[in-house]
Amino acid sequence: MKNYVDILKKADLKATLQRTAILEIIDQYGHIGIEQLYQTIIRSHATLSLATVYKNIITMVEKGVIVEVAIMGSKPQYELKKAEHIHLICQSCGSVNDEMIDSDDLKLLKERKDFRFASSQINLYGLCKVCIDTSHTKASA
Amino acid sequence: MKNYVDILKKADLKATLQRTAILEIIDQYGHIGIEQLYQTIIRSHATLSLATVYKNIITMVEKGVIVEVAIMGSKPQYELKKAEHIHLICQSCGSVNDEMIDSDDLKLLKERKDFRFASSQINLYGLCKVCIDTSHTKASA
DNA sequence: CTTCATGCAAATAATTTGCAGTAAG
DNA sequence: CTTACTGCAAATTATTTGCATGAAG
Repeated sequence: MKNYVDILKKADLKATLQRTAILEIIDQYGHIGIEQLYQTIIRSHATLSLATVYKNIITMVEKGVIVEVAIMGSKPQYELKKAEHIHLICQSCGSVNDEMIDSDDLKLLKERKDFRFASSQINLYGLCKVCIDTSHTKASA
Repeated sequence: MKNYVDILKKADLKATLQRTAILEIIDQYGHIGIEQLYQTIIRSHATLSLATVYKNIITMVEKGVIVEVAIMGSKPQYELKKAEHIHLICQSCGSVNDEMIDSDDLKLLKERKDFRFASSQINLYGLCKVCIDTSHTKASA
């Protein structure tokens, strides 16, 4: 469990209860979309408004506290800013899992002339372990 | 210039004038979002409706004729289904450029247990050549 | 012919905004 | 105190849907 107040202050943002709650939930889920984030947060903070969620997502992305993960075929999700990694996205259940990579692996990919690299987003789409197993079970049942 | 009628028929879709027009523009632009696609298309096909654009984008994605490119910080764009490549996305001007890659390069990335790989989407964010040069010009002016 | 696609208008969903009241530093 | 944040409601934008008409195979 991270110190969300600290994270916010380092980003020059006031550490409001709403923001720490949002960060806490994003951290718990790993990745989450706006609507699910909102539905989750109002269980513990009943008065927190959807507009506040939107506004904070925008400012926290701007300040680099969180990162928007663009996903083919669905709405974006948000994650805490963290070490470089790729996403394994299940096209059956929608789960998103992080996978660490050796940052040297992609050095050649990033070092290119005529483009000043800033960041990358690498998504692999397919079936997660659970869904592979589930489909086997169904098929053989 | 490709044979869009053929592409559509192979995908079991009727080759309507609207669909070929949409494919032609996507092909010309390389990547394009819904709104720009619509604005462009009505110059030559004044009566083509936005609803038709939406419906066709959805069905052509389903049939694998086109691919949705999810982009951090903006609406998705669409491209023709083509050989594996990565995207160089300029965070200043928004341009999206394809870059071919050796498919062996990423073999280790894709071959992982506990995940059945289907497809990947690799985006590099940064500054394109034009915007690098432009910022130099401004800075030294 | 028969089936599927189009266009319109209306419905719904998603996101943004303005502003008065509150809380953080 | 002062500035920035929140919550509400309203506005705007984006996307989807139903249905009558029209075109493709």
